[in-house]
Amino acid sequence: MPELPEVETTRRGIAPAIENNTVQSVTIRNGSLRWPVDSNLPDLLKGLKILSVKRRAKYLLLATEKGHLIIHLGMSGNLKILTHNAPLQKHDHVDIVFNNNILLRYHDPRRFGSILWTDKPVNQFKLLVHLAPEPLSSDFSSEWLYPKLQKRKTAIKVVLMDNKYVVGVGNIYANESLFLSNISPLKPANTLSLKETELLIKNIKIILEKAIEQGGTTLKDFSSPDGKPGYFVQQLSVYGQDNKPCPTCKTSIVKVTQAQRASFYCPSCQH
DNA sequence: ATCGCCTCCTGCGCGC
DNA sequence: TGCGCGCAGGAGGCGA
Repeated sequence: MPELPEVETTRRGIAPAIENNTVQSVTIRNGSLRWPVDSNLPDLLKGLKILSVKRRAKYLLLATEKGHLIIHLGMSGNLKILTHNAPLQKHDHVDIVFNNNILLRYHDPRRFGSILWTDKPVNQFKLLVHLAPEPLSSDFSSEWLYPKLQKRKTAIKVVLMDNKYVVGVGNIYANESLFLSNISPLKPANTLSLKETELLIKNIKIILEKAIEQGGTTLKDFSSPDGKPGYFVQQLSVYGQDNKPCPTCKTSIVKVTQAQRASFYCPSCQH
């Protein structure tokens, strides 16, 4: 489900409700997520204040004075801000209740997400340490990416989905940013020119920023912590648009499979 | 190091 | 209406 814009939308939704609030209790209803939720989490978190809610790639980082809670939403996860007596739904796996009766609830039908704790410097956490720079920062540049692409013969779409090269971009925004850049998803990464790499980077930033402004993309079950859907879905040019006309030239959008994921592109505009 | 493939899991829409 | 099948916003981990 969630790519960077959806995770950022979630961050902005939960931060004002839980920052500077103290954890009163934690309930783990089903801890078998991608990795088992630490059964000591209730004891670890109780009485700790959330100092900040930040984001790195698609990970949410909840800082406390003793360590960080690291939350990934996987394919189908979401976080909701509720009050402590909110009715329970299927797949509501973890509740964090705060001292002002605010409830942060993790819901995840497919359970590909994760909730992890570390008391070490969070950026050195195993899952974070090898990530590419933040795509909306100036560190994510052609100076950084172009030399790396030169070493990869794999299709650019597949490389865009690899966290060592680009973070935050998943299947929707990879397809959309390639369309905006007139680059075929099938093009080997090492055949992109410097100019094409610069254009692609620019468009990744544009598309992520636009999607954040729209509250993300809701295909089926994403919603922000207050329950609102994301409206970027109305601006998708190619994702899920197979057999529909290209918005630019009216040629039929084509769907192919790359690395077990669907890719969509206009065979006339993208080369 | 790079690559291709597999896996975890539930729900939904489709065709028969 | 009821099935079985394929597919879905991710990404770590494996063997070659």
